[in-house]
Formats: sequence, structure tokens, C-alpha cells
Amino acid sequence: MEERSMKSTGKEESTSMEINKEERGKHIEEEEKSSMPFSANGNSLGITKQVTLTMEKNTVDLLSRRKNQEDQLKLAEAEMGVVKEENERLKMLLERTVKEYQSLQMQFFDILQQENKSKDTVPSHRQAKEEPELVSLSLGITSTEPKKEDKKNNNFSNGQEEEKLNGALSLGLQDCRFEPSSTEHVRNNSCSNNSFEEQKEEEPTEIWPPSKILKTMKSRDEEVSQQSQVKKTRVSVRARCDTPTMIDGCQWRKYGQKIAKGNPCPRAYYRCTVSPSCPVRKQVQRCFNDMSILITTYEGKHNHPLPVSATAMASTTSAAVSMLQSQSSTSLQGGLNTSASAPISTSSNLNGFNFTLSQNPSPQQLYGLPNSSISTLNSHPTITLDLTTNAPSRLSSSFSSAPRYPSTSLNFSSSFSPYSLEPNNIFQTHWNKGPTSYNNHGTVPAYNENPIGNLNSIEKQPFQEQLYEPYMKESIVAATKAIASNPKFQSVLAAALTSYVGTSGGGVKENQGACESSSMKLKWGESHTMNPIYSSSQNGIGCGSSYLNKSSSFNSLKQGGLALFPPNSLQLSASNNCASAAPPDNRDHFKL
DNA sequence: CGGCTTTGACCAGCGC
DNA sequence: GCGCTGGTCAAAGCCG
Repeated sequence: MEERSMKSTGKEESTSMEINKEERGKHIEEEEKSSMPFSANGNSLGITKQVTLTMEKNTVDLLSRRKNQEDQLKLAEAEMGVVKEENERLKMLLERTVKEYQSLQMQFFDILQQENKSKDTVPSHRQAKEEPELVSLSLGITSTEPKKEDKKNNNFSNGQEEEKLNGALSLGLQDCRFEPSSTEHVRNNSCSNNSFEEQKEEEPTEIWPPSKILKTMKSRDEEVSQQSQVKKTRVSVRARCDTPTMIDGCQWRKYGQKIAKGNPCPRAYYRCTVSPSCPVRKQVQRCFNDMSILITTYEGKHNHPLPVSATAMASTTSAAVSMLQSQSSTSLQGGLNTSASAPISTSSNLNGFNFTLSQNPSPQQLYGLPNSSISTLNSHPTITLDLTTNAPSRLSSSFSSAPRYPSTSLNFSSSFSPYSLEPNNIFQTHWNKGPTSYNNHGTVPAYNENPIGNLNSIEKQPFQEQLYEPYMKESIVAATKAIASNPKFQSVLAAALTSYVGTSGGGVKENQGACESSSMKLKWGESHTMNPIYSSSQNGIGCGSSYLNKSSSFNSLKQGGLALFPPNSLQLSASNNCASAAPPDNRDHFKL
């Protein structure tokens, strides 16, 4: 534009100069006229006029072009303004859409969580049917909804008696009960432990065809004896964890990832790299229903010395496996109907606490782990260690189905003081608080992460211990009986408790040093002493812990800097006297 | 450059 | 036998 204007200006100037030339020429011509009367005056005059006209035309054209260009410029500017406005409008729209999306997402998750709570009662039973063997250790604290509880109680008023007839081993020290699952709930839910089951099958709307159920029922007895012993036993740990993988003290190398059926969350496969020949594998997968839950399934036994921080989980899994194997063998020996071989049956269903222990499950009953899942391959006996806080819904599941395999459910949730020793907090502290704990690392590798948690960030779980307190003594008595009756259970309980203590303590000792260890002790101790209202739950803890205190292995753990529990918190009251109930012969089960 | 992760391909088991 | 699914392998890419 500027160049054009420049050019046009130049032309104008040249034009004016030419005009001047014309004038001068006119004067010259007039002079020539006077001096030279007979020259070619006529021709020169015509040419001059044509030049003048041409110049004028050019000038007009230039001016008109200039006007057009200015108009175009204005138009372009106007268009740009319109586009800018539209841009801003779109931006606003985008922002609004994003906000709406986020709000809707939040609502969606809320609804999902609510639905999960209500659904969890159903699908758990599915697992037990197809799962060859299932031992569930539920260490999460639970808050049971009154409605569910009432419904549960109504439906299974006879459940306690049924439990006595069952061979399942169920221990619940919280407001949760493991109840025989209904026949139609053969399969587990998606948050499943070991197999991370299909989401579709978790849907409450899904009902198995009767034929399928019958088929499953028929074939169950035949499969029991064959499968459970042959296949590798797995230990599944469900815990709330923000990190990609649970920090268990071992070194893992990821060797594969796959989208499992029914769960959009990919399942990652890790193998132990502490020793090249170590056969231990683990699978890690997010629970589809609750993305905060990380399901880790361990398989195999380490053939090498483990770091201190890794011994806890290894001990837990090992003990659970041994317990499961023992259960399966017992069930095989004892037969389906008789309890003669192991006439141990303890049931204590209290308000807020359920403690049942029974053996030789009848084929008609099954203790399903409400949040557990069945492997579609039905090839691996699985032990589920449930460290989530979703136990309530799981525990509100209903009795019903006939267990094909011995299933053991251990639930200690309420036995831990939620404020000070609540297991979920502990695990979250070490495994779940990844973002806070591992910020220094930037990322969280899949191996040997520092299991130290930010104790200051321990969340105070809603606690209903007051409700349980009046019933605690009774439940503890039942627990005492159960523990005294089943050595394997003792070992599992011990290992589970050890895992809490050991994992945290070991990790502290190994990776962080005494400084944080001491702070952890202080934290737990303080919270414990400052919440006398939870004395009952402390007793619950003490029940297991006091026994542990007498075990050599636990003592060794304590000596190893793992004595994180204040002595009082781990001691049973004399009235409960859990420790005395535990047979000394079973102490060796803690040696893992 | 070595170790780890990613990811598609491959294999085996199981059900129909 | 075929298809589905879980589990593993291994080449390529990434990262410190």
C-alpha cells in the first residue's frame, strides 16, 4: 500500500512536472508561432492534448485504486475484528464447556462411588463359586450403611448358623461380615483382586442363566480337588494407592501390559528383579469402579533374601498362601458335610463386628469376598488382602451360595484404631500417598521405592468406633476362639499385622533413617493415646498384636526397628486375654 | 550407553 | 477347529 501510494505520488509529481513542461512548451510554441508562422503547430498541439488526457485518466485511476485499497483494508480490519470477537466467544464457550464437563465428571464419579457401595454387596459372591480357593484378608475400615445392615441382617438371620456349618473361615472385626454368597452371584466384581474381573459381570443387572449356574454348581465339586492344589496360589492386595504401583520393597521390572477384559484400565505385569532367577511375578491394575484402588496380585515365592522393607508383604503373602493351602487340604479331608475333622466353628456377629470362623465348608455355601473377583480362567487360587476402605459394602453382601472351595475371609478393619493405627492409613501412608511421599522422586518407578509416607498427611477416616465399642469385647472373645482354633489363621493374621508394621518400619529403617521413623512412632503413639475412645479397637489390635508380641518373628521385627506400636496399644487387656488363647505351638507360623 | 518402558506380536489354555 | 483371553516375549523407543 505504501509503495503504491509512493508510486502514485511519484506519478502525480511527474504529471505535474509534465504539465509544467506543457505550459513551458506552450510558451515556446507561441514564441515559435510568432517567429515561425508556417511550422507544424497543429500536430504538436494535438499530441499535447492527448498526453494531457491520458495523464488525467491515469490520475483518476490511481485515485480510484487507492480508494479501493483503503476500502479493502477497512474491510479486512472489520473482518479481523469479527474473527477476534468470534474467537473470544469460542474461548468463552470452551471454558464453559470444560467447566461443565468437570462438574459432570465429578457428579459422575460421585454417582459411581455411590453405586459401587450399593453394588459391592452382590458381586463378591460370584467369586467364591468359581474361585477355587479364596482367602480374603480385609484390613480396611468400613462404615456400614444402616439400611444395608438391616437388610443384611434380615436376609441372613440364619446366616450365622449357616456359617457354623460352613467350612469357610471368616474373620471380621469391624462393621462388616463375610457372608455366604448367593448362588446367582457366582462371579466377582470388577475391582477384583486377583483376576481383575470383567466389568460386565459385575453389573448387578447381569444375571446368570439358570443353566449356567447349575452347570457351575455341578462341576464345582469335581473341580475343587483338582484345581486348587495344582495351580499356583496368588495373593491379591487391594489398596488405595495413587502411585502406579504399590511400594512393597521389592524391585520389579515391568515386562508387559495388557488390557484385560472388562476393565479399561491396563493390567501391568512385573517380575521380581532382585534375583534374575526369581520366579515371583506381580500384576498391577486399577480398579475400574474406583480408580483410587490399586489391585496388586503376587504370584510365586522369592528364592532370594529380601530387603527388610519387602519382608512384610512377602510374609503376608506367604502366610496367606500356606493358610489357603491348609484350608484346601482340610476341606478335602474333612469332606463336605462333616465338621469332625475340624469341628471349629465360631461365629460372632456383633453390631459393627463380625467374627466367624468355620472350617469344612459345605458345598452349598461359599464365602465370597464381596469386592473380590473370579479369574475367568479359574486357574489360580487367590488370596485377597483387602486394604481399601470399601469394606462396608462388601461386608453387607448376603449369604447364599454354595461354596465350592474353602474360602477364607479375614477382616481386621475395626480392630485397628482408625486414627492412630488404621490400616488403611498405614498403607496409604506407605503406598498410597505416593504423590506426597515421592514428590522428591519426580516419578515413581516400579521398583524399590521408598515406602515412607507422609505421616502428616494421614487422613482421618470417618470413624464409627463408638458404635462398636460396646460390642468389642464380645467380638474379641470370638476372635480369641478363632485364633486359638486355627493356627493358619494366626499366621495370616500375624503376617498381615506384620506387614503393616514391617512395611512401614522396614521402609523407614531402610530408606529414610531413624529420624522419620521416630516421627512415625510419635505420630502413632500420640494418636493412640489421645483417642482413648478407641480403646476397644486397640484391644482388637492388641488381640492380634499381643499374640504377635509373643512370637519370635514379631519380636525380631520389633528389634529391627519396627516397633512402631506403643506397647500399650498392642497389648490385650487382661480380660480379653487373646494372647493366652493363642497356642504357643503356632508361633512358628510367623516365621516366614 | 545401559536400563527401563512401551507395545505389538506370539503362544497357550479354555470354551464353544 | 476356531475364537477369545491371559500371559509372555522382544524390538523399538525413551530417559538419565
